[in-house]
Amino acid sequence: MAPRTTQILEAAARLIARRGVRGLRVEELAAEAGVSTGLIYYHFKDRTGILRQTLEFISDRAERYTAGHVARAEPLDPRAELEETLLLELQDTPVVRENSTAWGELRASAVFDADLRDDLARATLVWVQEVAALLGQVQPTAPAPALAAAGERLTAQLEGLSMRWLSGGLRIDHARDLLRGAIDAEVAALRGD
Amino acid sequence: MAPRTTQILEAAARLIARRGVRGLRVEELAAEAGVSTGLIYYHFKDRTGILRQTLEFISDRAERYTAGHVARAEPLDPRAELEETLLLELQDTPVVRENSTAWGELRASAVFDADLRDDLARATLVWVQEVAALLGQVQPTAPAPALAAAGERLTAQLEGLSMRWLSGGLRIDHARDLLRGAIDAEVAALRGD
DNA sequence: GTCTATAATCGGATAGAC
DNA sequence: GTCTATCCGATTATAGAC
Repeated sequence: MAPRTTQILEAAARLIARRGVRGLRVEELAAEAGVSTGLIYYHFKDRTGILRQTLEFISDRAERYTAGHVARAEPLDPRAELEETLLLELQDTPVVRENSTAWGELRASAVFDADLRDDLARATLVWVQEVAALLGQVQPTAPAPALAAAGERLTAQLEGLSMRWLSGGLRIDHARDLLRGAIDAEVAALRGD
Repeated sequence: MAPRTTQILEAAARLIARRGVRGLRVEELAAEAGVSTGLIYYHFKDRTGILRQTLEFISDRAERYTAGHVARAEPLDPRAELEETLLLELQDTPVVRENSTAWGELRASAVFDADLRDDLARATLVWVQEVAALLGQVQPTAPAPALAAAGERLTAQLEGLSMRWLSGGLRIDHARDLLRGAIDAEVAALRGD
């Protein structure tokens, strides 16, 4: 991909995280990317095209981000590794907030845009499987389908809590506590199986 | 509430579910409701006011159909009651789909629109407390804070699963199975406390 | 490829008649 | 209470120079 295109998409992702899909202004995007509006329209067909490519870009980047974390492979015990992986997404730092916000926008946009769904589903699957694998290290005797289901639940739980946090309904510390509680409950249920 | 207001709010809920909050145009709302744009502004302060009242309308309506199921002929045991209340929101029927879609949109919009947050938080709290109360009937010995936390988790879990369903990442039957599993895990954890 | 300047459109909001 | 007509600022999108 052309460097200019990437530069604009990165700026668009930042802006979507800050203002939302609805709040993205082409002129503001140009300023954020350090180019002119004319150039935006040279590289993209129209505003919808920008949006579509940016949302694809966000879901691609999410895959890389998750993969990078796995490759880091620190010698934590499985349970701590699981907890850290999930709690990583519930931190009030600029980068996490931006990623989570953009991800939420992507998820919400996909409800009305079928073209986005495949990418989103793929990125979600990678994430679910990573969590399921970590759960498998915590409870090696648990059957695979139970691990898969717990992975789906915990990631969906995290998305739900994240949205409440971002929409101002939950303070971050409380959201983290709640997520820890959910992990406890799921791990206990896998042990009970 | 004035019949005209209700008529407009019903149209707004339909439109939000169909096009998203982002796609709601006052002119289109007028057409959908069968009135003029001028009348919309007679009944509502501005576009945000429409959104805010639609949010209230949607959560009231959700309560109403929840309450409707409570008033069934044969009273269910608390556990079944809890499960049915939550699963009610995960059904592929027009009215539930419309409500869930609109709710998801408003949640996502609140991330960028502070004006929506208070109402959203209030509506969420009512819901969380209702679920906590049902949990309290299932596990009367559980301490109140544990019930509150479980209520917050289960409702956030449901929102997360609902978004995945609506964005095409999860089939409805599977989403329902996952939610049942989450209820099992939470109830078991409360028993263990 | 990139910019500046500007045309064209969109959409929220209001005025005023009935 | 309700409508028609319209205003006007905000944004998208294009033209044309470099």
